Amino acid sequence: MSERAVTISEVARHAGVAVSTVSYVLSGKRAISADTRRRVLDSVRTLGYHPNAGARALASRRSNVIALVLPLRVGMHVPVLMQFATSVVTEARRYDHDVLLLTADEGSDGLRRAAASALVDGLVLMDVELHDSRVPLLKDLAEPSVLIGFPADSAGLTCVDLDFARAGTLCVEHLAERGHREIALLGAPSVVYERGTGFARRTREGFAVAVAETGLTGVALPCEEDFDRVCAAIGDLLDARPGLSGLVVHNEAAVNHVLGALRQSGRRVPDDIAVVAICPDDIAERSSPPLTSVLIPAEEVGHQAVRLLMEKLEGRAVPDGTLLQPRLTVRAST
Amino acid sequence: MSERAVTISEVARHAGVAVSTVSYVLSGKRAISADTRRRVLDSVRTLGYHPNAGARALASRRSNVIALVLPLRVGMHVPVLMQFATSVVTEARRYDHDVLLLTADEGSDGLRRAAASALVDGLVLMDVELHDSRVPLLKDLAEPSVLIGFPADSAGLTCVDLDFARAGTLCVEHLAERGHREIALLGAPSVVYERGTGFARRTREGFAVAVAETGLTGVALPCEEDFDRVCAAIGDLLDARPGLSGLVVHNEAAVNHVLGALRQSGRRVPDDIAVVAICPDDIAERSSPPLTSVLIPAEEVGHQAVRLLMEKLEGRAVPDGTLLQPRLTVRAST
DNA sequence: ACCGATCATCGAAGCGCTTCGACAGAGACG
DNA sequence: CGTCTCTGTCGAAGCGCTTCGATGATCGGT
Repeated sequence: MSERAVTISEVARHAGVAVSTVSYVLSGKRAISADTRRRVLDSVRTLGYHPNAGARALASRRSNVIALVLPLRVGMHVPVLMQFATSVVTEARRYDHDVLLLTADEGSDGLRRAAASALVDGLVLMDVELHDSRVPLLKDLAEPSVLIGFPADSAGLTCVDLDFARAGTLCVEHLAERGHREIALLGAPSVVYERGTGFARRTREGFAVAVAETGLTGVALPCEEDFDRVCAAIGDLLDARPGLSGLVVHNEAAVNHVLGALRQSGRRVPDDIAVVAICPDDIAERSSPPLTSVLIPAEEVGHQAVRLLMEKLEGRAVPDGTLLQPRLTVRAST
Repeated sequence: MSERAVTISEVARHAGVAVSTVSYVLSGKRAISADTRRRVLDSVRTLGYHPNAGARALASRRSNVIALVLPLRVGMHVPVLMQFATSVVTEARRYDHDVLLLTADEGSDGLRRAAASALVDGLVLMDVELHDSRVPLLKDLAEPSVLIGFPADSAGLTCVDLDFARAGTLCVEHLAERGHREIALLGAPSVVYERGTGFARRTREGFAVAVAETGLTGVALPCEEDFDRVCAAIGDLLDARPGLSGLVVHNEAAVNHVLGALRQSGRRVPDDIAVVAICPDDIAERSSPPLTSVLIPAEEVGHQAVRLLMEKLEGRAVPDGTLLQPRLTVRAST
């Protein structure tokens, strides 16, 4: 156990300057002579000084902490969430900020508490639904926020997301180029659509539009995540549409079950049926065969969200909506 | 955007009492008459007062924030991590604390920074390795900490974990009871063993001890997480040990691939080969067939970790090591 | 040699809260 | 009726930092 923490006034005494001078050296907000700066920084290092976060927050009205609000419900694919979370933390550290973890089950109260107590300077919300109860609160809060995902009424909000509609379109176009005429989309579990989660619907819409434009035939179905129901769904689908030769899977948890079901039904991938997934690269690479996939750029989304939030914290204007372009990687499954 | 935040002195004025009285009402640290308390609480509600976190931390030397240090490396099964994380957040909120998210890739510096700046009152570290570089620092820090997992030298530290050795033993005993004589353990990817991660090794040891004690024959193998290598490993294993009839799988990411590989090789579960998994219930339930499994009680581990940390924050003594007992649920796979 | 800029530094006033010691008023007790 | 002990409340002193305005010192321009 170590003793009481070093304070700025001890640093000042040690360096033979005023407290305010130390502060200005550390913040860079006023010009300081090279000589003084060096002396102060030496003292900081010698004494092992770390500014007290509470005092800093109180005096500067900035906590240098942002809130990350994670959804923790069923039907979310957790590894992707985690990628978002880590990229948010990493990027926040680059801006000298820390991340406070809030879970969505505290609801709006949690957000209000964190914001009103000046615990955080800003908020990043993940997995925003089309009709999200937290959205009105957000508009009301003094603290800036960035949403990952788009609510129905995004006016006045800053939102970032992968362009899922485009992702759906890309998959269809890729299958069309490969000569497939009859295709299907296996999406999220139906509860996710019912909840009105934006990304699931937008993919489906992109799929539908592209199917129409390319003149293919295609159906979009929800997809549960246990092996037996995936098997059943695939069985029904293949029975109902014997001409089906292409599959788009937008469900990280189910994608391996889909491959298992196809194997079991004797269909070879890609010879009998081609599969494109919308999922992280590591899942696509670990499957057998490795899947042609559209990557969800979790890292970039997180980075962008933090970058936008920092801009807003500096008082700069930022675009309302940022859509990140998906990229399709061809692997062995198409 | 709302206006400046309400302060305690505005509440005091509104209620017609001194600032300190408001503080005592809110903290309960001194007796306050029922009448005064009511008036103050009314004012708090009317004005929408939220104490400023920075000011509170500065004056009380307590931030009411704990750090959660998450590993974010390969080979960790992320959904389990996430369960830990949410249970930590949930439980911390019960004690009126918030959670600051730190990633292990900032290393010891991150811990030191958060602790030295009084950003956090205490730390919860996840996925501690046998020889973890952060352990010495932790012993040196004034802030109390709790580890999830056991390092080699846990003297003076507070550690919580599932009793993985017992989990390994349970699986073996279950298979022995079912009459299996020749079994195998498929564990984590080999890189995890090389890193010296405790839980993987402890399971293997529990497995080995139980195999010896029950007089079975058994091998323990690492297990990679892509389908093709799982298939190959299973193929080799079945060739090498034709009498093998029981499998313990301690690898959440690979367990479905294992089932796929068995299906593909024509083995039926449980008729030809029985499978016990050490994994969360939801994975076990979604597999086909649903797996007999030993549950990792992520929620309880997180709760315990926070509870222990809170005890330490109050200055109370706590046990050095807490092992949570695993529970085996029988399903269709054995 | 003088004036106004410019630069580097200082001192002091808070930021909003907790907590300590002080102190009236009310009972209890002899 | 004086003294002692509680109770409930208050005022003020910080907690460690940022930031504003002030103050010398330095310097180029005239």
